[in-house]
Amino acid sequence: MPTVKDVAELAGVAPITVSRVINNAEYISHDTRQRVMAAINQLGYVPNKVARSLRSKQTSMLALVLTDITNPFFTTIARGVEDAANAAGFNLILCNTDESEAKQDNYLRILLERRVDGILLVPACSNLEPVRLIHKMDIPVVVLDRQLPGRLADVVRCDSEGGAYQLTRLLIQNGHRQIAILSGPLSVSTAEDRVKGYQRALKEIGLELLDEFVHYGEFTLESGYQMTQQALNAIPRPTALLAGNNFIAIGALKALKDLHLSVPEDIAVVGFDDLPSTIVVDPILTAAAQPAYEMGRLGAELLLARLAGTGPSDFQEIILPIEIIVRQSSGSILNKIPINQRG
Amino acid sequence: MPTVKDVAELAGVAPITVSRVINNAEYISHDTRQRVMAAINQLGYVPNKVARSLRSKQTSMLALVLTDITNPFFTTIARGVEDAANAAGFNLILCNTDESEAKQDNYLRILLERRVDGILLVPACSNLEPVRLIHKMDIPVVVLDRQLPGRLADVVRCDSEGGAYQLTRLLIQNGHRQIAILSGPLSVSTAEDRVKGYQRALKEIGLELLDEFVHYGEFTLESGYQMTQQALNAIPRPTALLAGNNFIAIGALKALKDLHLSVPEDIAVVGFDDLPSTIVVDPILTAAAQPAYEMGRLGAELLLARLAGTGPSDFQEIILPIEIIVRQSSGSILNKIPINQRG
DNA sequence: CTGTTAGCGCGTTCAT
DNA sequence: ATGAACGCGCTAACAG
Repeated sequence: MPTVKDVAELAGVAPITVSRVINNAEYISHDTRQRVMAAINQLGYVPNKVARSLRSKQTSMLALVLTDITNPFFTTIARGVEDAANAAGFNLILCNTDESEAKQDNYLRILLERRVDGILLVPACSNLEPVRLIHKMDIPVVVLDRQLPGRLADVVRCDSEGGAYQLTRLLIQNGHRQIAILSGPLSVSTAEDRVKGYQRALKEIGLELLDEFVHYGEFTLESGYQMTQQALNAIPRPTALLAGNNFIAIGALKALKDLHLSVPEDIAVVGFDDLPSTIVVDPILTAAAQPAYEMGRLGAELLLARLAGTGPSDFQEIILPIEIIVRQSSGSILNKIPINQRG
Repeated sequence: MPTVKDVAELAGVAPITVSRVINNAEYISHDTRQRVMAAINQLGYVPNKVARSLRSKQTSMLALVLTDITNPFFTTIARGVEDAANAAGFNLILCNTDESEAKQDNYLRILLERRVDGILLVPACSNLEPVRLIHKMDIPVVVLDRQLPGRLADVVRCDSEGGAYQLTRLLIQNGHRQIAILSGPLSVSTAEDRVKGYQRALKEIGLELLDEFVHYGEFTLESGYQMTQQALNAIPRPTALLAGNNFIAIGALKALKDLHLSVPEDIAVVGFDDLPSTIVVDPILTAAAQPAYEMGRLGAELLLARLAGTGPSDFQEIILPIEIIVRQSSGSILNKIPINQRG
């Protein structure tokens, strides 16, 4: 594999001159530039970015640490991050943590070793230690999707509390009073925030907050399925379910289907995260849609701004709005009341 | 940021000794190791992988170049690749080409500069040049999902021709004779192979191959939607559609829905790629499911074996089987014939 | 078991 | 407009 030295010899110049040509430096005579370019082409020289990174102390690499790229929500975030990174001449390292703190710690360690210029992190838990560590190494972090205690990094996330509040309000307006929420792990801020928003809506109209209506599980299909089975055991039985994310919602719908309960006739379902329109033919789920692509893109741009030194001086918390998309699954309970009995 | 030198000074040893401790070399006295470890912890030393890579000439990085991570099929491949890479201590750079040859070339160039140890490539087109270039730089490539002319790299793909053949056979068995295929770009091998498999099945039972039943487009929802509209203009009108990938299938189903045609009553639909069960509540599409995760994992493992020098001597072409999953959408045309008229 | 020397490929610094 | 010397942080090769 040829190096600057080889190119320099062939072109009859010093290595530094080759370096200058590559980096489009000024003050290179047309003639030498031609000769160097010719030598580069002749040898098939490809500059070594590793050496360059060692020297310049920047790798032009960002890392995206998330829980599972298999979730369309995170996939979309990843796409937003990649587009922004690529546009700025940065590459992206992808890391799946599976919500495991151990895997996350392991990855973060590796990323520090690799001297990535910045990290976009969807934290697997609310533990601040990892971020503190990165911070100490002077590598900027942007936290995506979830909150973290303290304020050691920028955060770009959505208004989970508000979204859950609105979803719950919608159910209430549709006549529901027994509403159960199927949320994620307590250690994850979005799971907590969504329960808070749900409770705020209930309190607002004076409804009692029943513990047996609040379920914490995992952000998975299986957990959604199980939580649904449990939720239906409550007395009184809930007439509506609020799913904490897309997988939980799918799990809930599958469980209800297996129990031969129709949505929304027998029970209403609403959930967080809208699935991309590319993968659903006939969406029925009323959902709180988060601007995932924007979140990824904005997060990456904020990170890049920090690297460029053009970022804001203090840490930002950017909270993106959630859009409620109303479909059949939240159907009104009022429909079930015979017309002649309606108020 | 402390370096080996700093650690060495603090521990009162030579830098190389620190290096040896880090790399778990043998022949280090327990005492020295303790002192070095203490110094490392005290300084918060994190080895610099960039410098290490420059010296050792390996980056422990793989790259995954695919068309769009937003497609669940590729997402699943990516997950398989990442798991295998991570298990072997490698990291993964993610690159979306959007089926653009220019973007692909640009990325490949960057990956060469970065001296990634190996590349997993879902080629945007059948042009061999890029692969030839990588090959010349002595960076091993594993081509995923699609074929490429020549034999300059390992290939891990699925039996597209066979899958399309089976899907078409199924439609034929269900009584269909006017079957249209909505495929991807002609420049992509899977699009071509699927048309071939479809044609083989038709020929086998002596059906005429009608050009107006064969549509080439893009592997996108929009293209699937448009091709469906066109396909329905053919005379005779097709009674069944074979979609070349998941997005095309969704587009077809949406188009049919907008035309108020029921599947499978008015028209049958089958397609390539099954959507992950995590994102579909009630799958109806009869599909040729490709083992995407396995493809990614096997591809990465083959690549890693090459890097370890334990790979096979000649280039492999691993063709994974496709599983036909029969659901409602391929419903039998025979159902439409009144019972008393059946044979 | 530990240290010395040197060099991976490039770009900063200073000189001409 | 071009070049020489040096060092980024680490480790292979060779001593001892």
